[in-house]
Amino acid sequence: MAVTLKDIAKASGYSITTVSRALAGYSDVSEKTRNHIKAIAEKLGYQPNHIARQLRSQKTRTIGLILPEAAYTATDEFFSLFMMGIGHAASLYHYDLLLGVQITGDDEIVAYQRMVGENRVDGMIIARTKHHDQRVAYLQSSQTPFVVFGRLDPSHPHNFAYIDVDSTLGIQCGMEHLISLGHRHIGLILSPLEMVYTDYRLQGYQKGLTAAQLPFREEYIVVGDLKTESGYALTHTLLDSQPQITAIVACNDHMALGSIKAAQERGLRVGHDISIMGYDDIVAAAHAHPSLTTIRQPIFEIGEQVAALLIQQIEKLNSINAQHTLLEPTLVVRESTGPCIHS
Amino acid sequence: MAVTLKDIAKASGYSITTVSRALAGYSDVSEKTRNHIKAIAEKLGYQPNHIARQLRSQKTRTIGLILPEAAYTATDEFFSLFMMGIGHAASLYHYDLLLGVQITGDDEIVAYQRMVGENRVDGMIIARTKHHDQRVAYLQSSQTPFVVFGRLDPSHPHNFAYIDVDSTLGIQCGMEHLISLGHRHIGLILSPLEMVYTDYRLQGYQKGLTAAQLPFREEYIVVGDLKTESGYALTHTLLDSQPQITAIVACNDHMALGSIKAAQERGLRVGHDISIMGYDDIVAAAHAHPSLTTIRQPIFEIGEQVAALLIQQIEKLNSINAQHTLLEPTLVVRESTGPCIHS
DNA sequence: CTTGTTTTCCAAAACGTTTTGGATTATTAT
DNA sequence: ATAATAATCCAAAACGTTTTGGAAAACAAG
Repeated sequence: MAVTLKDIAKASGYSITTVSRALAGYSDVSEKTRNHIKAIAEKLGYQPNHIARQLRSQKTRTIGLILPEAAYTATDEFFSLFMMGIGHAASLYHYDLLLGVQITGDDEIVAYQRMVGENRVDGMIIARTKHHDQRVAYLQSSQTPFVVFGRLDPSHPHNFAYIDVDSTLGIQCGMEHLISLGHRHIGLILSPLEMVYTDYRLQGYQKGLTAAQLPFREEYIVVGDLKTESGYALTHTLLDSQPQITAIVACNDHMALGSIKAAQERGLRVGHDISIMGYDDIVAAAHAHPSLTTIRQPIFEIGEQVAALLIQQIEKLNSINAQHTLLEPTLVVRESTGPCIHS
Repeated sequence: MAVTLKDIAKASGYSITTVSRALAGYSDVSEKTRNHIKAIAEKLGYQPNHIARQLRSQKTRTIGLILPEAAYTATDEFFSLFMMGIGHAASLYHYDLLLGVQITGDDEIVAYQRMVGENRVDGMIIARTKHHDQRVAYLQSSQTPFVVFGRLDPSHPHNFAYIDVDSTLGIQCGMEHLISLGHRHIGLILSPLEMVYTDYRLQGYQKGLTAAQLPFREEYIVVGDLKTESGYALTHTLLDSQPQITAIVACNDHMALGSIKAAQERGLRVGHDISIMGYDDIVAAAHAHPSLTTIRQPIFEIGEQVAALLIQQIEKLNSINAQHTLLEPTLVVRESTGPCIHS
């Protein structure tokens, strides 16, 4: 059986209270007894029972993260890195990370209710915001501390803490890069419309066009589902109907890789006859042939920051609890983009 | 404030005991009162306090997994998938997954003591066993249920549950494939020697040679650190000193990708002038140029199985608590291996 | 009308900790 | 020596649940 305060109390002759206070470092226990008690605790191999502590203190020192179903049906580098960043920061603050997964068929919010409502965690982290995100609404109504990676529509009030990467800027940089290479007809393979970041990326596309005084053509835009196959199929669709396109921006690397495959099937030399860029800089991007020009977001570090922010909020260390941070992504130029041969 | 049994008791006029037993479905409470109590619980939005339950029942319904430092300094598909498999199975059993990370500088075992000794979890999962694995020894001494993905040296007693992939068989299949393509001089880039699976893979290499009556040459073997750079450097080393080598087996895909790069730098056409194969089938393997022949292990499914096994062990559902499962990996043939041009 | 049985309920203890509000003893000041 | 102060200590309550071991009420059998 595990050693408890009671055992130490019995072994030392002091009360449970004194043992507790001795180990906790209170000043109302003499150095002599403290050392005595500490020695016995050490000898017996005492380790505090975290559950009892949680119950008494009404704090779990645990933060929660729910993995959406999509994250584990597909290999998802994003969630993997994000989670590791969170775990790393959490452990520096001596917090635990409780991981939930969304079960097929369950309402998304069920997993959150389990974590929050049943007192498993002190706060939650959410990512990949959707329009009218249920999770934000639920967490706000339940008064649970939470930090978001991502934003809502600009029209919603952002009275909560978030960290986001400026994906408008990211796509805009990519557009500048392509335009500077001479491309004038640039296709866009969007991420699903329910994702909030899709809006911001579309904005980046538009801003990029506007800055170069190029017209916005709706027919250059298609909507994908983030998977390789989708990028592959949509590239064929796009190039079939709009053959004048010389460059394609995909909203994630997986779709960009599919896009490369489609272009190559059409006999196009990617990086020469057509330029393709992705978003995320996954591991495979560097190993693709040609290697993929893309936009990198420091996901691990964002995870760390999000966790740190949440813990500060839980412990009320920062008075502002609706802190907003917007990070800049970086353009990684590789071989899949090159000068426009038609210019 | 959260609604407790006390609140329901007060609101319904029954005692806390009866409320508890009504909600738990005991037969010693009449249907009428049960319905009454359930209605009130529903109305008040009662959710049981998991911490109090844990304390009272002395069970956490939580399993723990510690990510080694290496897993988050490098993007690690293995741990990501493994963890998601675990999380998925755990949630089907209504268990939680608590994630720890090993902090730089801390002894490996500290994170385990925290989880187990401080009662955070009912059982642990460990992976990537090393020789004389401290973790196995600790968990056995602390009487904690645990399941291992991987084995120890064959010489050690395996009086604990594990699931492993037969990597001897995996490498052996790879060797057969290469030998059937005519290769006679096959280099091996090993994983670090402290990893137990390295032994099994080396055995597969030897078995493959023996089966084809080829001599074992120590000078065809080099030891890498699993990173791309290491595969790159060691391939140069190997081909500098043993130019007769026409095929290389790397113990993971990252090293194999480095190996491809090195070979290409030497003007070799991978898949023609030289054959290279990896192990793991990471996402990038399919996107490499040439695409990488490799050995696939169903990591997500293994995670699921390991978790299910652990939970059964925790709940003493299976009498045998040292169940052993050895799964077969599958060879995925792609472009990086081809007929030996020297044969 | 007893007696025995079944149904329905509940007070109290327990899980291991922290905190509250003193109580006791030792020390210092007068 | 006495009063005031400081230094140590501790009993009891609390966190929210489950379980134990009955008690009371309702019902059935004799």
